[in-house]
Amino acid sequence: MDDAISTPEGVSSPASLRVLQKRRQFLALNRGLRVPAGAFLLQARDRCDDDPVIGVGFTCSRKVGNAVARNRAKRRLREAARLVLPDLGQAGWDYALIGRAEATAAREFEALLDDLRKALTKVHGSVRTKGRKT
RNA sequence: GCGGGGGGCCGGACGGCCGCCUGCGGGGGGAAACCCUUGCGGGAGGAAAGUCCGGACUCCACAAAGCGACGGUGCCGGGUAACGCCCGGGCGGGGUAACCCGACGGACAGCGCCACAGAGAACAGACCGCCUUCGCGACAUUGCUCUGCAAUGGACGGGGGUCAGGGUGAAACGGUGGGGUAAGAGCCCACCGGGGGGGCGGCAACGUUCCCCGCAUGGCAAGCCCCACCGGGAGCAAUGCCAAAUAGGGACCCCGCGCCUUCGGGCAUCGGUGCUUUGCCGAAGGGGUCCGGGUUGGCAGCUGGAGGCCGCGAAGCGAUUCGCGGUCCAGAGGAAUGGUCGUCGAACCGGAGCGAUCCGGGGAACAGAAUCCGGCUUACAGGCUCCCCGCACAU
RNA sequence: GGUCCCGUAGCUCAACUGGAUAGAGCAAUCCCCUCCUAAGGGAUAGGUUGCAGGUUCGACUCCUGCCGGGAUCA
Repeated sequence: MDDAISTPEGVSSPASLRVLQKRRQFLALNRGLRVPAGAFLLQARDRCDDDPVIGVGFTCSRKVGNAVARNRAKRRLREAARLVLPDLGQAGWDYALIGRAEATAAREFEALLDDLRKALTKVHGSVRTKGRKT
């Protein structure tokens, strides 16, 4: 409870995650940033509201494969987001991880985590300094 | 031992840590909504798939009879909630056999089609050939009474008989053998095949037997069609409720509503199911109330059901049914089963060995519930188990 | 998730009631014309008719099962 009050400012302190479920949330993300992250694609966008939670969604289209391949790709992305986003994600932002055909399921899990970390620093390294300082 | 056929079952296992979805409960905060925390339980498949059939369920439509249209099924009997599924039987085909396969009603109800080739293709036909006859009688042979005559054969042309043979074709109007004939032909006979009728067995499909008929009447119905049987339409994104938002349409109520009226009703017009008949309902102008197109969110439907699974008993050849006991086993809604580590591990690869096997590597097929059931079909690494058939060897 | 529709040369379309060589335009290749290119003319090649079975003498066409693509419904 003490954490919940003290976190909204910090970038690296743990924040709560929430899964995106509505179509309009994904449509909004399509207008945000889009960064390739090795085995997948990362979309990120500042929600511009007062809620400090981090939103995260997962997309795997039919290009990824059949239902088994799509589910497997989403599970690995979900696990990666669970491990990385509370530390490196920024409060008040939404993220979407988009699976790719062969790579998302085949990549080593540690490499998958690195992909996500690099992509996040790429997003916030450029945008945050510009947006927040002025 | 080798090869083959049929049925049933499994389809990676165990554990640690960190997570996800969901049911029930405890504790704390809060007026409540809700939030935080914590305990116990459950959490993908044999196909969850394709959406090809059949239902449950929901909404819409619905007066009855007759006729018609459309779609489906198609040997017979049984099972089932139902089926195009399953079981048993029949018939046909394949296999030495176990066993497997089959859209398997009707082509004397009718219409249509059968290209090319071929003489002829649907109550067919005469090309070659065979036989016969006629004409001119070339020509050949033989005989004689020898410039010739006669007999036989016969090129060529015409008429007739014939469908056995050749050839064409997917298919040529029963097949084989014999008799018969001018040559032939069910022309006649035997057997096979076919048709009709009777008897017997069977619920039936059908089988069997006797008698009669020499027996002209293809193939296609997954062409139209006929016969028998079945079927109202749509689908959980159905449907119901709540909230936000509001047009040109819709619903309900009141008055009025063609003519006559004894106020019960009668007679008209128009519209309403594919058509007809009978019947029923609605409509004509004005006012009021409510809903509403498109977009978006929440709740219900939502998992307890012709239930599944396990065990026992009974009926039946079997599908299946009946009885008893136990048990409950996913319920999401951008959609839950994952990540990682350890032990064991099939296929496969390399090496050693005559071999059983051993050592090292390797790391698990097809595939993910979306309202729920019964089937079918399709995909599938590998494994377990039961029964049966053939061959070889031994006893 | 449900429902419906469509697959023919590289592309856009034909092919009768099932009847034999699956045809046309554009594109492609080669040649002619031109100083060169375009246009024009001539010739050529290109097809398991989405795949696999079945019915039929014969299938692009009829039937069944798969595969791929598209549309639509709250």
